[in-house]
Order: sequence, then C-alpha cells, then structure tokens
Amino acid sequence: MSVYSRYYQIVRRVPRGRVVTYGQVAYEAGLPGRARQVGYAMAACPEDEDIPWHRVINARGEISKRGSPGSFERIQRALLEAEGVVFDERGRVDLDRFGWTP
DNA sequence: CTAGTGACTGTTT
DNA sequence: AAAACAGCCACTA
Repeated sequence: MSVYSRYYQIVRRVPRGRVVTYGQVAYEAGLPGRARQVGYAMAACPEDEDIPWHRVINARGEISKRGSPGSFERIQRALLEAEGVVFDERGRVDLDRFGWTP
C-alpha cells in the first residue's frame, strides 16, 4: 500500500464540476505539506483506474504545467469545461466557487 | 544505502 | 501582479 493510493482515493471523492488543489488532497489524506508528492503521484496516475486526475489543479487555480508536451493541459481544461467548470480569460478557475470542501 | 527527480506551496523580492 | 527562493519527501535506479 503506497502513499499514492491514499491520494488517489481522495481524488476519487471529488464530485463532478468541482476541483481541488494539490495541497488540499495532501491535507485530506492526512499528510499536510506534501503537495509536491501529490503532483508526483498524479504524474504516475494509472490510466486503467477511473481517477478524475483532471480535477486536481494548483493553488492559484491554474492547470499545472508539465515540462514538455503541453497538450495535456488543453485536454484537462476541456474535460473540466465539459463538467461545467468555468475558466476566466487568463485560464484560471475561481476556487471559491468550484473548490471542493468535504 | 546515496543521489537525482519532480502535475507544488507559501513567503519574499 | 509576476518571478525567484527555499522547504517539502516518495519513488526509482
């Protein structure tokens, strides 16, 4: 049982049309201050399980950038918009409205 | 065991 | 408001 599984389980609880920050996932998993590990866990996200990884964004309300391709961010944004999440012209989400609170 | 690598965050320029 | 800094630690080789 790795720490990743804990994070994945938290992410699975996020309902449609809502988003969470990396730090919040770590906090809910009982491991505050480990946002970076959450990011690393998402990078290793298993595709064969239904993990809504696209609902995890950074504390600024933006989609975190992954070094090389860049196309994944566009896909993530499309997935969120399809669930009703609204982005402003700068590509940010209003966490006060769409942020998930357990 | 050590060293390198990050989908991050809060504070400080 | 945007950028730079220093912490954070699981995982892989």
